[in-house]
Amino acid sequence: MSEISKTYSPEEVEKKWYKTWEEGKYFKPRPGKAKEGYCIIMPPPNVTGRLHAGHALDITTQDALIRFKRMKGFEALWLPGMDHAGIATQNVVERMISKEEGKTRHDYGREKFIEKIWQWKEEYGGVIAKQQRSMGASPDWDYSMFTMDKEPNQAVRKVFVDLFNEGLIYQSDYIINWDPVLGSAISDAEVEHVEVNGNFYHINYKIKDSDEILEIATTRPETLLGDTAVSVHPEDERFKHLIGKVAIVPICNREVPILGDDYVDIEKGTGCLKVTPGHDFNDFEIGKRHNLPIINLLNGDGTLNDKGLEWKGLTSKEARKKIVKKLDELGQLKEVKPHVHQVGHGDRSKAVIEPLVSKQWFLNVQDMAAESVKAVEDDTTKFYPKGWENTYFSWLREPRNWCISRQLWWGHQIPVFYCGSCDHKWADEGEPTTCSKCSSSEVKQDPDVLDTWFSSALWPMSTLGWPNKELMKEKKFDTFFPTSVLVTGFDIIFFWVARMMMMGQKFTKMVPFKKVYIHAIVRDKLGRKMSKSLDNGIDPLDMVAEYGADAFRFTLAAGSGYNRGLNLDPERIGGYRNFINKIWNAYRFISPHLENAKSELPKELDHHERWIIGELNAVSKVMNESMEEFRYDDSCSAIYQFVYDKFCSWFIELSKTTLESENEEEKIRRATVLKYVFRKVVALLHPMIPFITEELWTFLKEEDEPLLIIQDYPEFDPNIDFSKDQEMMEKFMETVTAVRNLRASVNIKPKELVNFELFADQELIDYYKEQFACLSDLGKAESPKILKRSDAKPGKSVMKATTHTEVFLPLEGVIDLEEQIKRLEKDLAKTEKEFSKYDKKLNNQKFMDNAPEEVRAEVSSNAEELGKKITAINESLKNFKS
RNA sequence: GGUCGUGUAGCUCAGUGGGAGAGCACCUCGUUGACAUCGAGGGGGUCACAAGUUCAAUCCUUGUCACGACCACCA
Repeated sequence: MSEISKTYSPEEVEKKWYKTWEEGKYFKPRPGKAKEGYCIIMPPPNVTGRLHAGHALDITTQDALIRFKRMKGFEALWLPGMDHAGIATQNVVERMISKEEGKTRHDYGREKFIEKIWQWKEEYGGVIAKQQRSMGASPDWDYSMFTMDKEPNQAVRKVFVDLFNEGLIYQSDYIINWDPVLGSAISDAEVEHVEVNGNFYHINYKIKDSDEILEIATTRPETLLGDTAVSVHPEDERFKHLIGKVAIVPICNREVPILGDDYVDIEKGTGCLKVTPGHDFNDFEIGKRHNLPIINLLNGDGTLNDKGLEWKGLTSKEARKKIVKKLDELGQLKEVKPHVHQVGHGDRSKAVIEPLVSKQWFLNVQDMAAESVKAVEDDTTKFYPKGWENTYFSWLREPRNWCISRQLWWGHQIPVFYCGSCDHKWADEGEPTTCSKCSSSEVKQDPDVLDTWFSSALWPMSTLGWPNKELMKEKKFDTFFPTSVLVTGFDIIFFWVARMMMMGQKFTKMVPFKKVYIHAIVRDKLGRKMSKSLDNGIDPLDMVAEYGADAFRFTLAAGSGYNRGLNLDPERIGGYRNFINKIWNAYRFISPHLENAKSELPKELDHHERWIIGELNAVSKVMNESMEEFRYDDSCSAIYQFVYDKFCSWFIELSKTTLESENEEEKIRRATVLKYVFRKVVALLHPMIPFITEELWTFLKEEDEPLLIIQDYPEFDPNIDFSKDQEMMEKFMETVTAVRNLRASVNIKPKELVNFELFADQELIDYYKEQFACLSDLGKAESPKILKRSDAKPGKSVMKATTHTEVFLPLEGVIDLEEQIKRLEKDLAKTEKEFSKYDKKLNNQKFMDNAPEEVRAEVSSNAEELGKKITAINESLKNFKS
């Protein structure tokens, strides 16, 4: 088997297997022994997107799950897709035509522009789907869908029309978040509040027929042109006598009422509030309560309109300066105080959001939200980690109606139609050309498109064919819905998770997913967010090229559990690359012996074989349980330890003698066990590191066995009980370690043979004698002596005690006595400290009275064992010193 | 302002009402025998601080400090 290279080279292996899997349709769901569907809907990345570290984590966690379930015999479907990302995509194409042709979208016109976007999508979009393959993602690509495809569009129309007819979708003049850069309304969820250093402008408002003055503090003085009232708290002793009088708005000299309203906070600002219902959410509410007129000051691009007087055409930021100056000139600017406050910005455009009143489409989510809260409260849908429920609840318990219309071109156009001749307005799933009431052909569709998240909210349903009955059958809706788990980041719990829940429940009467696993956000090794400005981004494709996809995946999985952040350090990937290579080389060691191996595990096993089988069984249990709970960190550390420490460092080392012995029967049996365990190991590891395990499987599988990707996942066997072997093996390893420790302490070369002496109780003496060959081998000894504790200790020697065995290493040369005494004394002090902890407890009557029996038993047995160790060290020290 | 979370080894982070852990980094020794992407060893922590509950607290409770994320109507 000399053709196996000394180091594992991922590149060709990854290409080869991905091709084999994909072409062999191995990612297709196939009914298995679990007789149950298992489905994960992939959060669709933006069509403009490129693979980043967050996606890599997305892929790793979902792919590990789907591979795990596939091997467990579930009919497993991982459903991929792509999001049309309304604003982002429109921006990309607008920039392109501006750069290449010097044109705007208006030069194209709506229809042509949309065609242009589709062209762009075909040509450049969806690079990410190719990149996902390099991570080893195993979704069923045949299920792939784009949010602007015909099927999702049909779902969008159906849902819209139903909600419209039910009166839940309505059009209203309401105060909304206006993004002046996009020239569109956006939803509350899309507004980010950013801390900004601004000013408090204190402005004096005159009062009609009075010498009194009301001092008002505001951060947005330019909005005073839209003031239609001034308000104070009705109980405010300072001002309540003014309620009912008339204030005069500076500059425009509008006469407005002075109101009393509970909303006003006496402590805040000057305790006196200017009311601008057209441009402030709260003022809008106050305005409604008091029937105030609404004045709109702004154009769609954020500049002032006619109501802006001489400042018409300026942006609000520019106008602010000039108006403040004007106020100063008028002597009505009392003072300007620096003020730090939170200002809403568009999460896409980063522009300052201008609240304004506009006619938009809204979805009334009140009842739906209540249902979705209930589903999580009663665990129909469970969050992992559970804490994220709070985030979900906080959004849904006080929901605000969702502004769903956007003044963009790229997206699902709102299926509402207007008749030009009879004013009829209706929602329609089709493309009506005549009015449904008067049959006039003057029909126009609403120009707005829907919020991207509207179609995303239907994603688990629409990708599985809903609402088309035939398609649903074809796509096995009933098998896969409700889907098993949604894997995503916490940043889109409101945007996406909550809305899918609402829509899913509303239209299917079912939750769209049974579990929600919220994974960490990937950050750099210092815990900072990856960003272009910091240039600390980690490109997954680079990592795959440098370390291999498996190493990268294992690193991400090992860092994933219930944590919020995953700090990714490329050095760690290097560490796990070594682990991958270790597995490769473990196989290289085993491979020459495989031809002797039988395919069935023999009934009679020796001690070490029972031990490794017992350990394998234990790790299988951990793997199965932790994967079920999304504790990838536990899975990874368990299998890493098993492979590295137990299997490689001990079992393979112990096997070397056996495999080279003359005893054919033993050799065959050991080869069989090695093969058996290794087969299980690659299966256990496959969900995390699919490529190398599939490659190694070709050498380990029987001829008629299929690929590893659809092999059975190793299960825990409760009937296996090799605990006695495991217990003895622990002691064996401790003793060998003690020998190595002693050798190191006197600088004996690893190859040099020594003769150590072990002193123990009868049971261990028998055991050591049985393990004589292995002890000699791993301790590099000619013929170690195994003696009773009471037997005479060697004279010139170094020693180390464990709780069960005293290890002596007799030496002929010069011993640095001082150093050995120091070493023993240190060990003694440590052991005594530990002992005293237990001893104190045993002498504490209260402990003896109150602690449970098993705790007392453990403490006293620990004390006893440590006592033995202390006695042994003391004796030795006495000898050394004399 | 509200909510949630975090504080454990140099770094990144697990963990448990009863013996402080891992990986990486570091130090020493070694290595043409599966693996230099390796081996054998080693050093290193007042488990943020304080009080309380308990026979027993790193773990539970309360408070303090520090940090972070998210939410919240820009007076």
